[in-house]
Amino acid sequence: MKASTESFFERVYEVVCQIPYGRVTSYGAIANYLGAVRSARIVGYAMNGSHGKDVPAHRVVNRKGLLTGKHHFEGTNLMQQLLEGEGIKIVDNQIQNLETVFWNPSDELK
DNA sequence: TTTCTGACTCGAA
DNA sequence: CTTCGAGCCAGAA
Repeated sequence: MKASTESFFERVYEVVCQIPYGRVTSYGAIANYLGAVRSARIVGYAMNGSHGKDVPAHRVVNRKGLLTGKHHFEGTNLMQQLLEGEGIKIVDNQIQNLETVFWNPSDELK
């Protein structure tokens, strides 16, 4: 396993791929897990390159549970439908019961 | 090479 | 209460 050899993106992809079904996480949570709480933007930017990969970017939202990146998905509510398909309630592009479906990598993966 | 932007977050006024 | 600014890293022009 290469660690420092891989880019910041690869680490983000791994964490996102480890998100369990019916759960979501935030960019900051991933960044925090990677040790860069201030690099939350990079996580979001990394998702921009997640297209064509097995990275469930639809499970990643901002810390408010708002689907900020839904505009990057096909259609206008694809991201919402994907999350709803996992049992996650979304209203006005915002995840409901965020505390319930929130998945913290730093707490689960450690 | 430099400069800018970005699917973010936090702190301060 | 709301609004604004700064910081982080990486890729593209």
